[in-house]
Amino acid sequence: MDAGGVTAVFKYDKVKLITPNQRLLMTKPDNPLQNHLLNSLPVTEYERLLPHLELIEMPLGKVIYEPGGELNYVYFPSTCIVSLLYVMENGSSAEIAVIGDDGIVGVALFMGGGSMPNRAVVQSAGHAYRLRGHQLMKEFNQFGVMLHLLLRYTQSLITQMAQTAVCNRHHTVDQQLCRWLLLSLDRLSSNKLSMTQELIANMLGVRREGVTEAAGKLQKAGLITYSRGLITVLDRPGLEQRVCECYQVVKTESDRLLPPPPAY
Amino acid sequence: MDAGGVTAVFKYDKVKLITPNQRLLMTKPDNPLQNHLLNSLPVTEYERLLPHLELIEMPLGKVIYEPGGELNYVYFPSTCIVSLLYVMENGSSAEIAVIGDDGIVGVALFMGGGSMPNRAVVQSAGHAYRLRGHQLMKEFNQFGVMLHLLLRYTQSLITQMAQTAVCNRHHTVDQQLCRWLLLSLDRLSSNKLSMTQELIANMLGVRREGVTEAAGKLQKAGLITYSRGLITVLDRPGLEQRVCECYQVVKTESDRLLPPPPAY
DNA sequence: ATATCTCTGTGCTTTACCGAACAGAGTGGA
DNA sequence: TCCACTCTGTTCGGTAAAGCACAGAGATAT
Repeated sequence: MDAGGVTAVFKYDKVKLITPNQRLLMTKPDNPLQNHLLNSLPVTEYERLLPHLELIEMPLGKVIYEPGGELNYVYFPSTCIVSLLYVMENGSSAEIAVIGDDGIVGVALFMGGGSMPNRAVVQSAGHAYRLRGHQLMKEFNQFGVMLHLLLRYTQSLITQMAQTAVCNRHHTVDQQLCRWLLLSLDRLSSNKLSMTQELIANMLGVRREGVTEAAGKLQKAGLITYSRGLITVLDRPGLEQRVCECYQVVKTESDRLLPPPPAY
Repeated sequence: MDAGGVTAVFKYDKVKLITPNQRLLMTKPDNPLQNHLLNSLPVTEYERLLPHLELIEMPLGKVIYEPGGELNYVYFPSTCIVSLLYVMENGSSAEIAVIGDDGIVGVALFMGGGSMPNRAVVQSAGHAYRLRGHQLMKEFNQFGVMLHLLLRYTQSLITQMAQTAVCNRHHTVDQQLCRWLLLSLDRLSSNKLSMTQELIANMLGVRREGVTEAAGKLQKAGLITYSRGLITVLDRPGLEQRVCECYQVVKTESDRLLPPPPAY
């Protein structure tokens, strides 16, 4: 299952001599090694991990893992977004958290459970760095920077889940759509999202028509344009004005827990 | 703030010679050292921690920590239940997770964040073991059993939060009340819950009247009796039949992650 | 160029829940 | 014993969202 989407393998000798400094100066397409967790590692740890990282393609809809499934690999998204979602017995679903270049897919591995009762699926196509589970654990068990980074990231993930629960309880579809757009936008570096309303509805756990209606309002207000699976955000501040407090809580907390890597 | 509720201090020399084996044979009122995490520790770790544990009273409504507040202490509930809940700007609230004798209050400490953007409040009065934060960290940083136990517990907490999000999205108040009752019951060893409908409403993030109605149905069905803040569960299987899948997901996962301590 | 499919937009009815207002029942204090 | 208070039960609109049905617009294939 995991071998499916591999298209390009990141060659070690190609980047071996690139220092973190140089990396930061590069643009994304030329050097896609853009994952905040990886970039936050000190050089020693970073270079220890590098030979084991594979850059792989993450096509839209690809299932990274299923409930209870084994975690042979973990993924560090760079240009893709991965959703954790729970699919109910009756088929309806709800998003629990979204993971982008700020995080890692597969926290259950180092948390000790090995699996989680939900599904991880690519919500926005792009690339990610794949690492064998046991390689991550080797690094984790050094009880060094990696451990602390991963735990802090997990805490920010916890905050996101908690806030999702709150938001699902108290806020309107309109507000939730804004939150969802902003969270997704933060994890891409673009103002465009390739996403049908149907898919968004699955994420938010609402009807597709509900998304149509909410998106229609945003469109009328001139905040976004929507066209057959492509959302363009025109007025981000406008979205931030309409969103519920949940977005800011999640954002503030993840900024606090995971400050940008030092520009050494 | 933390010093407020202290009524009894667990004296080290009183229990020094009690083996885990003996502990297990004792009944709760005589020996309230009943927290699964603590009991799952090997004797060495257990005895290392023991002198630093204080048994303190946890009165209903006591706030253990506020959003962003410092974690000077962590708490291992024994006979009390603690709710994590988020209080919104407009004053309404929603429960994120519930912690009983299966867990620890204050995971943010060892996860590295130091605080969380939500409140922890005693939902059902009882007792808990209090431990200074730095003592826990000392043990955590041994990178031994304690670390792995705490991380596994945190993962089960994550599952609970995720499922709360799902449940808030898709299930009726009736179902959520059943889930809430069962989760609470599992964390007490009694069929009685001391809890007003008003409080339950705050936890579930619904109106008090909604709880009245849902509880009324359960009462008519003969599953519970309700009287001025005291719920008695008469037919637990009946509740399990009405509850949504969320309860089983959380229960199964926490049983998987935290098997009962070996009966040595 | 035509047929087909996907995606988006709209219009119903029904339902669950909210908000507010109020009544009675049990409890505890003066 | 009476009063005040807390807790529970009930009622009556109002509203957000679900469920269902369908129409049109844009893409894709043959």
